[in-house]
Amino acid sequence: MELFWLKGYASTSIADILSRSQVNSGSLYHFFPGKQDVLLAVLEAYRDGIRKMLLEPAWAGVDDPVERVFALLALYRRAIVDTECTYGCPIGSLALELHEADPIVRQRMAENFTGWVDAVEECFAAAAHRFPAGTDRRGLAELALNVMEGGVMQARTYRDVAFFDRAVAQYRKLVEGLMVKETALQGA
Amino acid sequence: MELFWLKGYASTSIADILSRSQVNSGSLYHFFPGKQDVLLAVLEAYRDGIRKMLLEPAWAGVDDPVERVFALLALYRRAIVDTECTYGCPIGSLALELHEADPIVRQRMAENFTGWVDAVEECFAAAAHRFPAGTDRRGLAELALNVMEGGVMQARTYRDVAFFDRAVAQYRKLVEGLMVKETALQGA
DNA sequence: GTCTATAAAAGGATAGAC
DNA sequence: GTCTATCCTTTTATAGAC
Repeated sequence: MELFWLKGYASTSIADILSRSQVNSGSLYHFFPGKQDVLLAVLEAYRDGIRKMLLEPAWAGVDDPVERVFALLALYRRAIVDTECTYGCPIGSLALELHEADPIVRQRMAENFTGWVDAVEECFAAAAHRFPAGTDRRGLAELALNVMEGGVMQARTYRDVAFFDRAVAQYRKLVEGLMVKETALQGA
Repeated sequence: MELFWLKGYASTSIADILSRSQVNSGSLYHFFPGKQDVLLAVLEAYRDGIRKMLLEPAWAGVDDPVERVFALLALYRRAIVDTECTYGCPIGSLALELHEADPIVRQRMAENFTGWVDAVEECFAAAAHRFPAGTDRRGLAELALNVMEGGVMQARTYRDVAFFDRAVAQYRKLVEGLMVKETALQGA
């Protein structure tokens, strides 16, 4: 997971994996038919670990469902800062690196995106009363993913977290704009 | 350009470049010290060609500055459909593939993003009177890039252009929401 | 299941004639 | 400037003893 995250798939050699994991060639190939199967296992680990690895850390001490969306984005901000703006989303980077990905690999990446978007959509669903009826919660959640991925991409390319911050600020304006309308209706 | 776009940087071999361009090893290395220098030339070609290759085709017959933003996004939609949802933004893909990119490479990628965002910001600037004073036009333009990159990423991963469409629809709602407010003020 | 050694291919880059 | 031939390294994967 660490090597594919830090170096990408193609630039991570089997030799890298062996030395990093202190495992010998024979042992690795005993469990994994080939390199792609290691990738699949990594993608499955991300998919199955989204709650423990991502959501629980992000949402510790945050109860408001809408703020949980921004707490999740804030976790990525922390990652960007902690890595001195070299952070890349492991799934997004793989999704754009692998140009002729095996269908099974694409499906695992899609499952990761879906799990992420599901979690955000559930936040909006839990705050449904604060949004106008008919609000496209799925679209809003997918946009959160795009804001995160795009913000991470720009922050890393420019080595400046401000690009991520502006992306989130725009998104917050959109979300709060929707909520304000509802508040106005409630006030009326 | 074609090979890095279709296969990415690491997965494009010098041999690929030689056979695709019908050039011999000696000739290529006569002009380019190494593979990275070919990449730099490609990034410079994108950067210098943004108007002729991207904006002019996108904006043919579109005069309204705000609609030009969406016409640009529509060009990406066309690329997604034409490639049966395998399209990837050449710059975005490289930006996420190259994890330890040379500073000069990162700078060329950043220049590409900046050129793109500049063009979108100029559209909003040309329609400044339709937006509230103090509107963050730069942030809005950067968000357009994130919407495009994220939408392309999702459309390719899911092999479904609807993910791109929903991203653009959300963005249009945001932009038109801002404009509506201004209209309301003008009406008052 | 794990170990070392190595096969077999592909990679970037260079040499030196023309 | 272009050509062919090739060097040297790295790569994924396998063999076969333990």
